[in-house]
Amino acid sequence: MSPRVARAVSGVEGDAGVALRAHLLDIVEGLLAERSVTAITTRELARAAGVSEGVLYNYFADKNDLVLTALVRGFAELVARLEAAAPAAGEGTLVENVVTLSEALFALHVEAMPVIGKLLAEPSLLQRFMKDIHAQTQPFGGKQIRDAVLRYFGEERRLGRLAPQVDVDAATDLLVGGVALLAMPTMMGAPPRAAHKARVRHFAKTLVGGLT
Amino acid sequence: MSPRVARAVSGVEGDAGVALRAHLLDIVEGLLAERSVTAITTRELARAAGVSEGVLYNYFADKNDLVLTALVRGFAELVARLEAAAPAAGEGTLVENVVTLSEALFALHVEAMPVIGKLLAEPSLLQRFMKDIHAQTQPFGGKQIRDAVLRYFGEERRLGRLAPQVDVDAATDLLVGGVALLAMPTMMGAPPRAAHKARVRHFAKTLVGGLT
Amino acid sequence: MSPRVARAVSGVEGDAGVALRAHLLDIVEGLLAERSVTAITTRELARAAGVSEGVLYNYFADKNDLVLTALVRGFAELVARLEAAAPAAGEGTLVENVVTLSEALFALHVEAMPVIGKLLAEPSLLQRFMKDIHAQTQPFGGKQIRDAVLRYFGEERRLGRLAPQVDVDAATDLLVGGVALLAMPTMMGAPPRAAHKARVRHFAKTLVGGLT
Amino acid sequence: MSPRVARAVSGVEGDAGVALRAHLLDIVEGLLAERSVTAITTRELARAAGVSEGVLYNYFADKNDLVLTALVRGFAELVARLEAAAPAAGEGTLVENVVTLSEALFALHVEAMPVIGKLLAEPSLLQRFMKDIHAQTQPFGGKQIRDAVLRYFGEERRLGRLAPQVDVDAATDLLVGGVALLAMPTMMGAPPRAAHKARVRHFAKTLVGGLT
DNA sequence: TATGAATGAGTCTTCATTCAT
DNA sequence: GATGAATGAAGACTCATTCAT
Repeated sequence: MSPRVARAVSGVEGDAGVALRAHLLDIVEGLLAERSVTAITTRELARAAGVSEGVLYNYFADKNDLVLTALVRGFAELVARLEAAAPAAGEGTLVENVVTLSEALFALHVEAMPVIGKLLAEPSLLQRFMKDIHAQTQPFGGKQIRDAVLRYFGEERRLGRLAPQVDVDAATDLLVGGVALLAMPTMMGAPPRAAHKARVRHFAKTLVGGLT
Repeated sequence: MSPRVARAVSGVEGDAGVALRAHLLDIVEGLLAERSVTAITTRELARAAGVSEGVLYNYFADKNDLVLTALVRGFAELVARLEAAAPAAGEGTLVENVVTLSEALFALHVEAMPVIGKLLAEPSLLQRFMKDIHAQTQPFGGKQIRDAVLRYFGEERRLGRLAPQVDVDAATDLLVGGVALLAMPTMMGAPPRAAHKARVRHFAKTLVGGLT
Repeated sequence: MSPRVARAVSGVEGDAGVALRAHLLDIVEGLLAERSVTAITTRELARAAGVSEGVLYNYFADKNDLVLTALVRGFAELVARLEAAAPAAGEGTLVENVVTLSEALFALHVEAMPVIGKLLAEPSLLQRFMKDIHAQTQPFGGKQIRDAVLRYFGEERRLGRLAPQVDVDAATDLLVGGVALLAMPTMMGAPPRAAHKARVRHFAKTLVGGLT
Repeated sequence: MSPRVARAVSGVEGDAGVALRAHLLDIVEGLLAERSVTAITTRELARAAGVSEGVLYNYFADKNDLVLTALVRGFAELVARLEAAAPAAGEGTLVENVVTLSEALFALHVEAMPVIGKLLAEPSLLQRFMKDIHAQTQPFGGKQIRDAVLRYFGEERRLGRLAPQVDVDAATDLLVGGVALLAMPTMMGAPPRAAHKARVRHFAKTLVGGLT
């Protein structure tokens, strides 16, 4: 009845096709951590996945489709994690909350950087990625990331813990941007340094307290 | 007597070799404004430069070397422009100066974004670029950009116009990062919107005044 | 008990295997009417037939074997039809009979042309086709078609309605060839034009009457 | 000044590029005599031509362009040869002339058959070929071949050596078609048999004298 | 015996690099 | 030194065939 099952997923429970599709995405995700998109050849991919060269076309329209799907999937996971980690407005101190938010943002960016980098490489991919992510024009921090931060600041202002004249948009951009900047090095494969984590905390204080 | 001179620089004064080398860099810079690195073929490059395909190897190790050199050269120009535009500490008001600095940073990033994007695409290029720029790990804002901002804040603090406890490092990262974030869309070809320029000014105020 | 039956022939009477074999031939015949041999993929064939990709190998050696069998089968049908339509020697007038013969030949060729075309495309197929048709070397008009015409002329000569010195071989070739030529355009998908049918009649008269 | 010259044409006089282009066409023509179009791979072609795989793209848009050009070139040569061999109307006897014409036609078809066959295989090629040959719908005998015969018969009729009521169109089709039929076997690689050449002469007589 | 996913050899094409002129 | 055609190593993708279920 059922046709042959690929070696690579022969021992897996459930629908073999679903498993193989996921397996391919996993493998691509792994490869993307070290290679650029164009540097991943279908041959290497097949070898790494332990399957034949042709399978990829049984589950994806083409190589780009596979890569893009992996990228989107990975990005969605990261954003979900950020939303779960965002502090509740009105509880704890403002500084503590912003520190928490900054740290979550930093963790997110450290992981997202490689994804972003790959995307920027391939304009065609970027186009389709943006459509899927429906963040019109914000590769870094994407719309959803930015919105999570903006929401927190907005609520704090509504609760009166932030002065009414505070520009929450500007605050959001400063925080997200600053964190992104700090995370940049990891895009090049550098390990996130302890010093960076410390600096993230200073953001909160500087942003909350201002320069004057 | 003297060796043959390429058509494209036949009318130019001085050392023909130097002129051709510069000519190639100019052409590549132009092409990079519209294409990704891998999308520039040596054939197109030669045609655009009005020279033969082979010459490039007389002045550069390979295509990547040529592209990288163009990228580094372009980047250096941008940084020099920023340094010239940076306000003098101690003069004018703090907010005005930070606004000026922000605007200069924004202008810089809008121009630098395409360069950055190209770089991120090709990990191998990025590696070498960073080495040449000797900012070990900061693609955006590079070390030199960051230093220009850091220097300004440092001097203001030394002059007493910034409280001693102000974390100038954090302030620098917030500002540079926020501006970079705003400039992001232009990396994808979106035109810098007027709204963005306005938001840049809010950065200064928010950063100087703080959230509280 | 009995082995599994393919969906596509599940409701058919008699031997399921025989039915499936015939079904495959029918489908291929249909596809050949619109596609070239190489343009028919086993996947499309399977989909069109409503069966799996693998079954074909249970009834035929390979894809070529299936296609060839379909071609031979279709050709045999056409020839049978011609033999039924051939006029009886000795009855009616000579010109009328040759007109009838020409028209039958034309109808035959119009239908045969696509088949011929497919065959000419694939030398390997042609080789095997010729062997099966045991007309060693006559793709057009094949041996059997030619024989049907030759037989008619031969009998007319035996009956004295054709002069003894008439070269029936030459007459046969002229007629079959002329008709085939007129049918050629349909090999390329052009619809048989009314003008062609009219011209076919002129053949008979010109051939019977001669140029002088 | 001049760049490298391909091994295959290194000893040839004149423009190396022109020579290589012609060389490729020659090689393809040779391969077409034994293989179908799709059976000629770019790799084999390159090997047969003694050049690298890439050269073909320096002279032709793609493989199809190369093949088509070879086909058209070969066909044009054949037609030119026929036109040169066609007898002058009004001279010699009618039968002799038709014999001469038939023989020339036969020679033409024997050589053209393989070309035709290849063409029928690839609908896309056929389309473009027909456009180039501007014979709307006549693969065999093409418009130009048919016209050469038609012209001869037309002039003979004008000169009064053919009865006014003779249908020159029908006569042309019979002759061209009959010859084409006889030439068919060579499409399959069979050597043109002496018997065929003899039969060609009978065409002339049968056509000129008629059946009655 | 039917199924249909897996297989992988083979295809055309691109393009950075070389090198005879 | 300049030229630009030749080179040939990849690359993405197709598809007839196999085979575990």
